[in-house]
Amino acid sequence: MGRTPCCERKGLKKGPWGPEEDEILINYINKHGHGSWRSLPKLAALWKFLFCRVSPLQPIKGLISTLTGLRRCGKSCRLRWTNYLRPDIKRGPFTLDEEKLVIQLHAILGNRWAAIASQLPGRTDNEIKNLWNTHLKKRLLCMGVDPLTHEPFTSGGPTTRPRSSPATRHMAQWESARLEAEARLSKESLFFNSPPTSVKPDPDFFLRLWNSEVGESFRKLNGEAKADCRSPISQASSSTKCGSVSGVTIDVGSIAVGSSTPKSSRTEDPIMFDASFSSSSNESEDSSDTALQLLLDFPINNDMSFLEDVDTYATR
DNA sequence: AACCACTTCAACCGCTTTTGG
DNA sequence: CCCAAAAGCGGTTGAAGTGGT
Repeated sequence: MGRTPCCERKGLKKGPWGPEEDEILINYINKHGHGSWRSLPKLAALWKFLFCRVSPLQPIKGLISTLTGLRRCGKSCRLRWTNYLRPDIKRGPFTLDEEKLVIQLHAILGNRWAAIASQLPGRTDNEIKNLWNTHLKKRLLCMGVDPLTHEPFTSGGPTTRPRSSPATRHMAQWESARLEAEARLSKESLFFNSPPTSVKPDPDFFLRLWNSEVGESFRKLNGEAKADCRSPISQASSSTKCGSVSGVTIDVGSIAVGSSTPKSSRTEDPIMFDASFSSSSNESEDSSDTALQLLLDFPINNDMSFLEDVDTYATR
């Protein structure tokens, strides 16, 4: 009943891939493309047997390859190729810029690893997922930020850090800037031809937003700003703004923009934004600038020292 | 040196979405 | 339009590596 598993054949190999298997897969895909993943293992082994003879013993070795070389299901082949063997994959540790980008994108997209990965050339969804689960999530927790919602813990969180550390403030600021930009884009019909009142972003809306001029300007300005770049940890006692951004709805002109978020944990995100900076249409430009300015109030120029600080805290 | 606890990450599992007949 | 197969995706697992005692 139901769908047949992708690899019903018994005796298919599992576990780590060997160099021989990698070689077969790479050679085959480079020559033919992957086509159908399901039939690839058989075709690849056969192809190697028929055309890749490099020594007098090849007929025998080829036969062995055919029998034992790629006893993998297509799914396993696809995973191996997309996560490890693809030539455009960037190996090595994540840079601070990449980590920062992952955090920002996660705040927007939630656990949509593939969507996040599409914004980081050479990185795979699996890699980003691992980075998040092993490093970034813990860091946010240590900072008193809920990794699911990117909101500060209200009480009883894992730390006694002040509720509105600058880093968490940034999350709220980014969120407000995001919604501000969303409202602005909606008004300008940048992405939607439908009437503004029926605006209902699709799941990739924020990704497009991120790639739009507005998102671009966020990133550029974030990279250019220099002044007042204090470590959020050292700023922990500074005044808070994020308390004022939650719990209120936003109404930009005639456009009601709720917390419309893509399918993710964020759908239960209670954050709605204060209309105070965008309640009337003729204020929208100013408020956008304000939101942008707020966004800039975050560690920049690769200053992720606060993350390292958190690591230090965590190891104590 | 041996043991244990913890971390990392490649790979698997199972569910959802897309595609094609 | 329906259904099955294939592909895609996110969550989870477990072996290998590392650090501490």
